[in-house]
Amino acid sequence: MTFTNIRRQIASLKNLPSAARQTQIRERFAARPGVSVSGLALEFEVSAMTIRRDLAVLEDQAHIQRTHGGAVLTQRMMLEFDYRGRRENNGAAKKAIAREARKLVQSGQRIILDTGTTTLELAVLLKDALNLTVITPSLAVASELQHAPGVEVILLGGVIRRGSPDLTGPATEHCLELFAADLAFQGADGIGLNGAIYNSDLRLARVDKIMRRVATRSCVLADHSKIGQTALARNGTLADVDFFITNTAAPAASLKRFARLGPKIITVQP
Amino acid sequence: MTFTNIRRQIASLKNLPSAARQTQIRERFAARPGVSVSGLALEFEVSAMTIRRDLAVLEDQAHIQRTHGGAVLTQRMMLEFDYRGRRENNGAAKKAIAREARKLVQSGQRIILDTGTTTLELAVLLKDALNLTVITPSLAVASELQHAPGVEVILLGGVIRRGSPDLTGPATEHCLELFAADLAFQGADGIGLNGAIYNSDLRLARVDKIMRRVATRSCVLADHSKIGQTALARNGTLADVDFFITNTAAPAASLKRFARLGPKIITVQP
DNA sequence: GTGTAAATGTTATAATATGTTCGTTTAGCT
DNA sequence: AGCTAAACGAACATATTATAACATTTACAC
Repeated sequence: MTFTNIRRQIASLKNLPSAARQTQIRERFAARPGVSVSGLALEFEVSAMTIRRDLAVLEDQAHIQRTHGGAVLTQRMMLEFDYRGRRENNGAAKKAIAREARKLVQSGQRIILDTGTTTLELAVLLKDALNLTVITPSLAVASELQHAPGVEVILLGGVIRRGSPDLTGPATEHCLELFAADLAFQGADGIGLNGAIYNSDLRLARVDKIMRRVATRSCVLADHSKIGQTALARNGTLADVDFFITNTAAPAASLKRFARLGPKIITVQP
Repeated sequence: MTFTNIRRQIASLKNLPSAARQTQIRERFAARPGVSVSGLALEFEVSAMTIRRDLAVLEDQAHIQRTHGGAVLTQRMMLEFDYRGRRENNGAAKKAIAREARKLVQSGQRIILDTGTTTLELAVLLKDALNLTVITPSLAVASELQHAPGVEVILLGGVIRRGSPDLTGPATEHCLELFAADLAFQGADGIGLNGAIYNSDLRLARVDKIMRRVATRSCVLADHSKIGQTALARNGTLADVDFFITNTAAPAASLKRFARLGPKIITVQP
């Protein structure tokens, strides 16, 4: 393919994968209150049927409402909380760890979900839970679960960290003290070789400590890359938690040492 | 290999090492909302399978999501709420009222912003405030002010009402008790002719009552259409507030009666 | 060179997306 | 209301893409 052809593709929005096309359709609503099937078909150079199917998908996600000849925005408010584009590593391991953590959750429980990418993956898996109460300082978790019919979301109060979709500070700590939960899930920015648990933010560390106190049992989720790392603030040790879930790439020697501290160690294949 | 050969290779995007190709792919997202496997395979002159493997790697470490035919960016996270029904009436009046309310706010203050469309307009005007602390149960207000450099946002905790972008419940009430503020701004769903203030939600009414208690002074914002309306829950009367801001379309007789209750009445031209 | 590991290509099969046709429904018009 | 042209959606046919398993090439150390 020549360079000119590539440029033309970029400009003409041709040959986009379907999900990208659907995103583009959504963005059309920013400028106009409604879109037309025929117009979009011309613009993306696909058949009208394809556009209809795209609109059906978007309607299913409750973003838009179909009309004859096109679609309009549903009356809804979209709140954007941007988050710093931290690069996520070991996405597959985190997903696997979250799947294992999901098994610890039972209907009717009240659970605490900490801030973090791994706990966010767990939130995704909890969407179909029944009669669950989720207490969280993370706007991302709240966002993920807000439409889950079987889940009541309680957002902890607190200061919104700039550039980060979560709440911290003394208010969060006080607010957390109001609750009692069956199970707390926490991430970590580092797990020392002696079992110390580290956060990169002092305020998060304080919150994590309280989480464990108000929850009957607690569970730390961390992929193998965290083991041996330290960070700014130590919020406790693995001796304080009931479960530690990591992936099998974690060094066996460390896991043995951790097990002696008390928590049940669970490893998953990434 | 000669330097010239290397240059030619780079220019044609052929024979790139995998990491370099993946970086190139990431840069494609700057220009396009999504990439296609087939397009990239042609462009880099590698097989589609290689591109798929590249995308799998990128999915693990960057913020992209694989789709059929390619991948899309997954950068933004948004909280979406069903926009609870009623289209906004008297938008101009609400904006004017908010402009007047803005004048009551001074640098360095801690203020409480209630849930509601009028208070949300006020939040928009507070974006350029300096050294301000805003305490609110409204996710919409928090979203609006999260990037304001001179404003610290404290979100009250609580249950996320399904389809409503705000927090209520006992947790919100407890959380609110932790604070003291200089000034509270509240909306209202109705103002009785005798000065009673009404909310359409019982839990919101309880929260509003506490807001006035923890704030030194309070201010009710309501356009003229609310006067003479009643709603489910009475949260107090205008005798409890310090300012009442409405638009000039409000009946003069009612305003006179309200003034006798104590609050300073401010009217604005819509 | 030779061995080894990583990267890439190939193939077969399953899954998904798209286009087309056609009978039915809808919106807009007189 | 009744008419008409457009739009819809179901069903099928076709084309594209994904995945896994295996074969091949490349890169690099020795």
